[in-house]
Amino acid sequence: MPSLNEPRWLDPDEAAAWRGFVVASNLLNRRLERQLKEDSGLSHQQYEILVHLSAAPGGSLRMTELADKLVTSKSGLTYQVTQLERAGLVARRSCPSDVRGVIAELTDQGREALRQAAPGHVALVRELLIDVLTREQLAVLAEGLGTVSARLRLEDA
Amino acid sequence: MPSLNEPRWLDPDEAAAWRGFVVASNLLNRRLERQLKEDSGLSHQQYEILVHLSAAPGGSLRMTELADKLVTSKSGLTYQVTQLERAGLVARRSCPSDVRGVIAELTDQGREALRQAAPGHVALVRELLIDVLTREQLAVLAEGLGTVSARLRLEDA
DNA sequence: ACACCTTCGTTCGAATTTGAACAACAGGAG
DNA sequence: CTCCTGTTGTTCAAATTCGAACGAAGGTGT
Repeated sequence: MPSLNEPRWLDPDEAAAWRGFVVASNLLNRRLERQLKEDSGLSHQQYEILVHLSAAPGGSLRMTELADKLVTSKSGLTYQVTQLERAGLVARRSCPSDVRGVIAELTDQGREALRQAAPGHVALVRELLIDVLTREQLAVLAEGLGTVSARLRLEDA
Repeated sequence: MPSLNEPRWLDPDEAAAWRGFVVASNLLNRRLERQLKEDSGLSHQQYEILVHLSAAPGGSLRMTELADKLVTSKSGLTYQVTQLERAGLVARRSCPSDVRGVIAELTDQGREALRQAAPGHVALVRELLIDVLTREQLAVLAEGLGTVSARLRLEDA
């Protein structure tokens, strides 16, 4: 019988799920990174910044909100926004309601860059993940990982 | 009706699955990284190196095999193995059957480090992912992401 | 108005990652 | 044996990431 001090190791099914998650995540990131960089000169992170800004009202978000959505550190975001600003895809504005605040805003050029990069990216996500799975698998993935994410978000706060 | 030139965008369900995957992956990595570093002084990558070596016959693997299992670049592995070697957890040997080959081998100290780090890591993986999902969700995850990984592996070769 | 604690975004140094270039070797076709 | 092509692991410069420390400002209770 299992010792009370001994941790509960992962059984084969659990290990397969965990390993599958880690491996798929790494492989996907590598592949998408390569495609985006070659095809649009953008990193995945930069692409996601453009996506979130584009989806936000006014094409703009405060730095902290953006960092939350991206699941990245504040300093990491500062760096990437600076890069995008140099490239002319994003502009920094000051926040009216908070002197400390900085608002990142998508420029017209940024919108254009996103419009140009999106099709290839989405097509690859489809080819590598979405179209490989059945409708049921996708639903389970969405719900399960949604729960996982929600729990993790709570722990931060 | 949808244009033939227009890419097939992700519908809400598909987008939810994709976003859930990206967010959960990032949050999990962040959390595990923090726990491992604080608790054992190891990065997730270093921990995984120890795990794969430990699981291999003789506690040793060639650099390239290891890089494949880890889904990382060759140069990245060289760096990390050097770090682990300095820490005394891994040793480099030359490969008998191939003069170019380098074999990374787990030291006794490395085994001990893994034995000490594993329980906390596994417990957190359980708490954040495994125990949050049902048995069915885990099964779907394992099979679906297994397929995705397999496909991605093939593309590399 | 005052102190107190939190939040905001940036800066800094250290650690890590990557792809390209490289030298050395393996393996097979001729 | 001799080319020729592919592999192996490392080095290198460049890019990116993170956490801690920071100055500046918000917000609250008294």
